[in-house]
Amino acid sequence: MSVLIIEDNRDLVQVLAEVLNENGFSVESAHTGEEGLEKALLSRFDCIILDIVLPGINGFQVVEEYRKEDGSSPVLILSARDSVEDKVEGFNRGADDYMVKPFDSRELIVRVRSLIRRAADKQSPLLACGRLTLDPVTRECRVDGTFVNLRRREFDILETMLRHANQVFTRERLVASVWKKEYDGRSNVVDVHVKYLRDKLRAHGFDTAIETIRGVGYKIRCSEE
Amino acid sequence: MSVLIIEDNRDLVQVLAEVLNENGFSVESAHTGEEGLEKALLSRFDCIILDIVLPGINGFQVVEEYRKEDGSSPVLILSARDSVEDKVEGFNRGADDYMVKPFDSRELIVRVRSLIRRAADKQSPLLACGRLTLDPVTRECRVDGTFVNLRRREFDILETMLRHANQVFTRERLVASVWKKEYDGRSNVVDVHVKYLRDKLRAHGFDTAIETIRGVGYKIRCSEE
DNA sequence: AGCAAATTTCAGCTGGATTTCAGAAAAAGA
DNA sequence: TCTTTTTCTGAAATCCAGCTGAAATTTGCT
Repeated sequence: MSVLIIEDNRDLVQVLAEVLNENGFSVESAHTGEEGLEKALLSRFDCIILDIVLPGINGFQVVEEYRKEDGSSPVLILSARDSVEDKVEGFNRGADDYMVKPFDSRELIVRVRSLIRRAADKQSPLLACGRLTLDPVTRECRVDGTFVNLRRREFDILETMLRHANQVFTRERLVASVWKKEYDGRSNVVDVHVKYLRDKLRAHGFDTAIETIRGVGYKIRCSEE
Repeated sequence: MSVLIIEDNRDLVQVLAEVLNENGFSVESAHTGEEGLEKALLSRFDCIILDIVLPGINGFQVVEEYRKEDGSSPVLILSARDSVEDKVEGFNRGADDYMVKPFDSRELIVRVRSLIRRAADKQSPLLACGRLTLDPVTRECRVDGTFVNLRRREFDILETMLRHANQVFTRERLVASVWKKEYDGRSNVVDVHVKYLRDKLRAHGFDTAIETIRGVGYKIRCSEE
């Protein structure tokens, strides 16, 4: 269980880290909004603890941007400000819980656990779609258990589509999530990699999974019909 | 969005119900632990608000039993007891949030919303009209649950009309919203696609939905008799 | 640097999607 | 009923989004 602490007060980070470590969490920390946002988006944490008052962009902006970029980990705001307005704003920007400093460490732990428990319900570590299976951690892709060797782009495309199976992905959205840049509009990189992906999957007898929605984008079909 | 309130103080239930109603929730209530548990298990609520001190079995037992019976809706405990021990116990029994009375109604609302947002994360909002159903995220159209394959223009027309059911759409407005350009005036593209749409829907036994308003445009009729 | 693998660009091609068009049908008014 | 206006419809014409093979470029390694 990994936790990211975004908090500029290093003493507090120290205390938090100790408490969390004692309870079996591994902790990473960031001391500015930008740094925190970057770390949060770079690798997945089971929970993010976030201060509001930060140098640079503040905590509210961090959650908001994080959600915009499709970050899905639960976010707990830890703030000295206890006004209802602040709480409301926090939740509205996309936070999942709000605790006021000073806080009781036992309560913090159970709240963090609760958030993780909820989030874990929905997210199995293994992505799957029928006979296809994708492990984001080891980056292995299998059909019927036999390994399919995918290149980086192929894997990333498949992963993002599998994370939201049945949803239609525009090329813009895919480029944003896989390449982390703006979509050119004239380029057909996405098309090409989708073709490669299809070829490889077809070689393993897994057709028809990736549908093209003409004029819109692609989607991976999982389930009925 | 439906909420179940389990709380023995009827005045408080009244207040809660009002606040929630104002914010677009439908509310049901139970006044004992047993009754609440039964209701919670009988039909699905988007969120459950639970008091600790109840006649009969108490709130802690309610969550615990509810979880044991595989109830999955988020549970927010609302209690006058503010000790950390109580909070810890609440979370450990399976609650997802804990608020102390007296509470601020705005905070309650955002917390409930946040819980529901997390829980309902995956399923996308559906546009519907009787037996017809349209999912803008997966771009799937169904009649009575069976899939109807629509082309881009057909889907987009149906989507924009469904977003404002019972409103009349001029060809100008449809072209603007679907084609994102000016309406030619001499062209009958809209008419043609509306025909295709009708054909496909009729093939699935869904007639009469799209009406033509002579001299003006089209509208989709979606009344609840 | 030198090489191989991965990624991206490019241009031609194809077939389904879209649009146009003209005549038939329907509605409205006299 | 006849006329005019508007909509519907079938078929044909056009278009354009996406597929593909190959070449060009970049990346990563030794």
